[in-house]
Amino acid sequence: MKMSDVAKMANVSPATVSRVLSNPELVSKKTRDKVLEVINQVNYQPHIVARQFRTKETKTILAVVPDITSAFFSEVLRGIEHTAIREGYQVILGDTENSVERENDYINLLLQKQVDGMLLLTARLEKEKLEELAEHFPIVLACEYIDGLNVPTVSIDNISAARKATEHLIKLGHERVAHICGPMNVILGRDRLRGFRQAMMSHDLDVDPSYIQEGGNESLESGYNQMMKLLALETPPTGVFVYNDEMAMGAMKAVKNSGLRIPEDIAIVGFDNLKMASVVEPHLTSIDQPKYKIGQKAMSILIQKINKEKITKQSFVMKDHLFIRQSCGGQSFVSSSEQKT
Amino acid sequence: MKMSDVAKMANVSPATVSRVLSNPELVSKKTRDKVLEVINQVNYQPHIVARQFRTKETKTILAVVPDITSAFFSEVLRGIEHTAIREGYQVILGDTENSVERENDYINLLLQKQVDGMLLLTARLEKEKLEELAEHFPIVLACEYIDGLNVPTVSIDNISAARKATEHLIKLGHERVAHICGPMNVILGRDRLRGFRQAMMSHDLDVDPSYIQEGGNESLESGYNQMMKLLALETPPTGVFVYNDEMAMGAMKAVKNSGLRIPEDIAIVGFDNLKMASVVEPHLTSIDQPKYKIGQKAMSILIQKINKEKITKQSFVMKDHLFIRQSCGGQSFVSSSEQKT
DNA sequence: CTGAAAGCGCTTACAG
DNA sequence: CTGAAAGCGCTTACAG
Repeated sequence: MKMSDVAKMANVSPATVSRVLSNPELVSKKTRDKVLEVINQVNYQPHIVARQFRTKETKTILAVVPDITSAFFSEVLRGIEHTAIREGYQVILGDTENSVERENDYINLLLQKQVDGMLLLTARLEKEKLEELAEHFPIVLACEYIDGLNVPTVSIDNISAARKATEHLIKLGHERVAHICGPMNVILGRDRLRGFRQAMMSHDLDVDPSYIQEGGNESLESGYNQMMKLLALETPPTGVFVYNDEMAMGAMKAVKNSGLRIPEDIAIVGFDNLKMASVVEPHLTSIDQPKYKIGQKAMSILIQKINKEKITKQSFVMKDHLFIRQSCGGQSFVSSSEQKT
Repeated sequence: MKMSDVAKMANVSPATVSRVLSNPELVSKKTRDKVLEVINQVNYQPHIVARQFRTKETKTILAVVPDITSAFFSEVLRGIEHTAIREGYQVILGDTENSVERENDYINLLLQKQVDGMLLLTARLEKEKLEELAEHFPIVLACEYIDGLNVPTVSIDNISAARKATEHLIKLGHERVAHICGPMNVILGRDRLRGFRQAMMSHDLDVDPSYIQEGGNESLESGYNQMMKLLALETPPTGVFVYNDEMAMGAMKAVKNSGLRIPEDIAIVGFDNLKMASVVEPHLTSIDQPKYKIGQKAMSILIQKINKEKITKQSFVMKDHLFIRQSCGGQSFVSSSEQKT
């Protein structure tokens, strides 16, 4: 059943059927009702690919994530999808599994006009390549970013958030503070390390090189292994800021397996504020990112770009919060980076 | 840049360019090389939507999940996506957020020919509707299913797995065994309850009605609340089989918050064997589903259906395993439903 | 308010 | 092995 069949049955032209579907206000009520009746009667479904082909719009966007199994991204994706649906867009999900090649592959969907725009939740491509691409196609970055990149980006200030997390430990009296790093080939890993260093320096605390555990991926296991190394030191740290909650939970497991207590022997701060952070024992103190909002914001900016609206700002910095729970032994209150606006 | 431009530059017809791209063996090596050179030189990208329109194939399938934030589904999705990519298909993800209406909405993608097939990881539609739909479009169910449905389905045997989980508690000497149910409007919730009842009955154990906690969703919070109700009973159970790991972790939290010990005061078994099951304290004994394999299998069957191959079986039952950890106090070994084949 | 006609960029049956 | 031509099912500028 195609549009011309419906047209025949309703004694109108295909053009009129098309208008009833896409611009009903252009058609008289009488004609419109007649056409709609036929459409309902035969349960006509327009061939959307034909429409996409004709209009050069797919009403579909691609969201590329580095790891679909991460609890962090699923929240961001919800924000993206809700906004997309409200605006009449569908979302295709691309999982790179942390591979730059796969990230590159997904760009073909743009080049081949299979999607109207792309949301990158991972940004490991070269800056120049990405900028060049963004001149021709609607692209928005979120969560991850590239320094000085001239492409709209939605994220939190990872450096200051990491500084805040580290300072929380310092303020509780810890002087031997360590950092379990994220991947150093990802900017978030470098930023959070930098924030850690800044906090230590501004409080005149030395950073023992062995207190910085690099290497490994973002997994539970990696957090476990790196914490084991810290515990094996002659003078282990008393406080540890961990790259993210997933690794922090691995680190907690290492501490407990070693017969030590959290926070009495080792205090731990995480990052991302996953749901699990308030399930593990003791509940994990963590930096919260407004995951859902980041998704929403990134999607709305992408739609603006698709509609060729001018974007004034290129960098959208969202608020983070330190959720203080029991893993550092601090009292229970919420500190925030919020500037009241 | 379109195909006819490339054709002109290479002094061939558009048909030849098309053949070079889709059926290179039909073109002489000389012509082929000439065309490929032009393609590379101008970096030509075919307009895929035009191809989809022309061939009536989108090479895209839709995977519908009830909850994208669930750690369980992301593993299944990986299995789906890896198989899809290997076979030249893309995957669109549809998140219903447990709403039947949203599940219904995604069916439009099929009706409108936007996807070649659909993988349902949730199945809350009416049986008749789904069967009717499956007559006209390639559809495969996975994880969830509908009793007696004549549509290919990949899952584990939830009833026997639930029985096995419950029997594990019984064999450890528990007589007051309770079940924290999943949602009763989902077949998995009903099946696991049934398995629980079967185990109790076949060991001549009474099931106190108050030991069956129904109601609530599949969340951590719901697991917490239902366990609190069990603990408030005059004679609380000593062992609890919980619908899934997420709820089980909520239930564990309730036990600990009440000052009781796991497994000494309350033993707990979960379901799904999430990664977090071996992170929480104590590590959670749980039924493992072969998530990745389920995804792989479901996707290969779907591709067979798309290719109009005959499917002999309609029901594909995968093996589950009981992973015994510390939350029941049993010793550490793996029991399996595996029939050596 | 409505219709006739062109055309989006490919693929493929047909002819040579 | 290659080309000319038709056609996939819509939308939209144009004319009336």
